[in-house]
Parts: sequence; structure tokens; C-alpha cells
Amino acid sequence: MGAHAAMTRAFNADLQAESDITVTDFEVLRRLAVADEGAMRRVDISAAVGLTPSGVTRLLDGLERCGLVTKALCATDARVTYARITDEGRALLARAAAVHLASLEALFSELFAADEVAVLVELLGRLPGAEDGVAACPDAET
Amino acid sequence: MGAHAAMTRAFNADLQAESDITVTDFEVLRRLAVADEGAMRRVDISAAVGLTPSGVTRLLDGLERCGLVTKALCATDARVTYARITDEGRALLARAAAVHLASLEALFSELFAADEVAVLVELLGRLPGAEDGVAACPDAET
DNA sequence: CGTTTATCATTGACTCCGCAAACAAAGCTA
DNA sequence: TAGCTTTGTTTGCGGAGTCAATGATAAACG
Repeated sequence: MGAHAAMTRAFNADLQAESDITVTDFEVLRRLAVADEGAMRRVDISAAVGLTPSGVTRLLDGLERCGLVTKALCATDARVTYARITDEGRALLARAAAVHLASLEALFSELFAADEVAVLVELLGRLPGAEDGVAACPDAET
Repeated sequence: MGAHAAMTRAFNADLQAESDITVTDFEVLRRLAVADEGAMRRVDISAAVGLTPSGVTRLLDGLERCGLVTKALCATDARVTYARITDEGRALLARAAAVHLASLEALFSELFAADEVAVLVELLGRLPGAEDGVAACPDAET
């Protein structure tokens, strides 16, 4: 718990300095970027990033105001509104990913050996709420 | 991250149903209960639970209103105000610990073997912000 | 000493986000 | 077809916690 709080604060500071977004914003953009058509239903975003639906609505409101995502209607189900990442969103994600992945890589490679990381993801992956997740960030240059 | 969000929500729900406190409240009470005289400086609480000093102030405000802690002045340094756990606070902690530890135990014993838990705490313990922490809860009946 | 600097605590304004309620659209069941 | 239930999304309200600024004390230094 303590580690989570400290790391989240640190990563948020990094990301806000670089791109004025939070870790959660980043995660949503990343998910959208690798999704089909760059779009997802809100309910799926909610499950993917571990937020409640209302949290997703408010988060996307912010990203929309910044022009990073747009709304899109669904042809076959009038209840759903997709969120689609914009080119601007992809550009920002690429920039943010550079610094974020660097921090992440620096921290973990210093603290853990490769096989230890593997153990960690296997164990933590069993916890409730741990998503399979999308393996990588598409904008990772490395 | 997803696991942290899901578990925190679940534990908060448990604790609020039982005693109307949050996980952070619980953690603060637990720290106080095992501290000398049942009292700690606010700055030490802050470091122990990974909150900012202002967060600690507001948290303790709430606990004070409920009569679970009291303020105490420091004889040798007029800047510090100690927070001391009350008998009522200890009683509530004991009750809350029963349900919280049960949830915790149930979750982890189902997902992990004992040696896996040991690996997990060793690895996670290396992360920044991971406190050595107080080993146990004094009110654990088991 | 008196002045600067560091430490402890608090407050105001703000953001994030959860909960519960509301609503609209789909899908069932009769 | 008319109801009932379920699903997707949004909104009002509120709690929790951060940041930046403030005040008050202590310690260090000239």
C-alpha cells in the first residue's frame, strides 16, 4: 500500500510535468491506442483500468476537453458511446510514454532482476482486479 | 494497479460495514495502538502510512470527532501535537481487526502458498515507500 | 543575542473518484 | 404488443487526499 502511494505520486509528477496528464489518463489512452479503431466502449474502459463507470465518464470529459479523445456513437446499440483516441491523443501518448517508460524501467531494473520481475507479475496477476492487460505500449520506441 | 484499486475498494466496504472507518483509518489506529503510550507525532504517522501531513491532519480530525483519538501536547517541543489512541479507539480497532484480518487471510491463503507470500513481501518490500511496518496487529486474536 | 533557516502542523482551494439515483435503450417473457 | 429486467451511461452529492501558502516554534549561525 505504501509503495503504491509513493510510486503513484512519483509517476503522476513525472507525467504531469511532461504532458499534464495523470497515470490513469495515460492508462486509458494506452488502452485506446491499441484497441480496434482506437475506440472502446466506456464500460470496457472501466473494467480495463479499474475505475467505476462514473469515473470513466468524468475522466473522458477531461480528455475530450483537451482534444485527446472524441465521442462516437454505436450504429447497432444506441446506448453506447465509444471513446476514440485522436491523432493528437496518440501524439501526446507517444511523448508521455517516453518519459513514463523511462521512469518505470529505471525503477524496476534497479530493484529487480528479470526473473524476479517475472515472479512478481505472476503472483500479482492472481489478485482480483488484475487485468491481463495489453502487453505493451504501441508507442514505445525501444 | 488494478488489483490495488479492487482490493482497496473491497476492504473499505468491509470495514465501513463493520465500523464505519476506511482502510487508512484502520492503518493509523493500528500504528498508534502499538506505539509507545499509544501516541505518535503527526509527521511520523504521515511517513508511516504514506500520506501527506495535511492528509493526516484531516484524517485525525475525523477520528477525533468520533472519539477514537485525542490530541496531546509535547512538553519539550511546542510545535508538535501528538495523536493518542483512546480506549474507545482500541476497542473499535479490535472489532475492525477481526473482520479485516479475516478478509485478508481468506484472500491471500486462497491465492498464495505460504512461501509465495514470503517472496511477495520480500520483493514488494524493496519498492520505494514500502515501510518496514509493524509486524502485527496487537489486537489479533489469532 | 538577533537573524536566518528548517521543522511541525494547519487551512483553503482544488482534483479525483466512488456511490446511489436517474434515465434511456435492449432484450425477455407472456 | 405490453410489461419487466438488464445493460450502458450520466449526474448530484460527498469523502478523501494533494498542493501551496501560512503561522508558529526550534535550531543554527553570524
